[in-house]
Amino acid sequence: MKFPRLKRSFFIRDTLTVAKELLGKYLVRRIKVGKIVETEAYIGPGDRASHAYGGRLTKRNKTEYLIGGHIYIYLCYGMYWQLNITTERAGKHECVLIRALEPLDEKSKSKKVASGPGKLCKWMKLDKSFDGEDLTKSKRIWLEDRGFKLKSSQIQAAKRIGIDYAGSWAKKPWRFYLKGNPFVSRK
DNA sequence: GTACAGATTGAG
DNA sequence: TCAATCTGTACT
Repeated sequence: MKFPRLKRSFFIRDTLTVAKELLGKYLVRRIKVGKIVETEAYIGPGDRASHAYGGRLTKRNKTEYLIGGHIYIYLCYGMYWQLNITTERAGKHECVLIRALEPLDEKSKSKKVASGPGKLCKWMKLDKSFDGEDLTKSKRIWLEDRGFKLKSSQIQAAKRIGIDYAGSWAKKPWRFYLKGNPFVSRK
């Protein structure tokens, strides 16, 4: 492997820090690679927008409770998968939603195949079989640091998307993306 | 067991 | 603006 994989120590830090520093990192799915350009932080159990709000633990979200560096993936609206990466320590049920990737090859770029959480998973062929996958050990998928230098001035914070039901939590600026990047999701 | 809403998307 | 389509939650 040419580039260093992100280690456990990267993921077990504060969720907002991880959400920001994931920007510019590369998600590698065997031959497919994309640079992360948009993320959102979900911080249970206080966060009403989180599936772990109030300490809820269901068959669907149990992987969200794993130690940082694991995949929590779930089906939304019955058709679209949402890729999350757990953070912090086991039992902390906090995670980062990966919302958009910038593909490496020009053909995929022109189609914006990963500009949205549902599209991203469809492109990378991610589904339930990846639930609970360990990104620090898996041979199918992992995260790499390819030397992209992230400057704080490039990080744009904004309200999270699609969670208006969460009241004041919906206003938290916990969505982060690379300023001016054309591959962030619409809206 | 039934009803309903959701961390979305692409077509109209 | 709307429907597609499945899982968890709150009812009966």
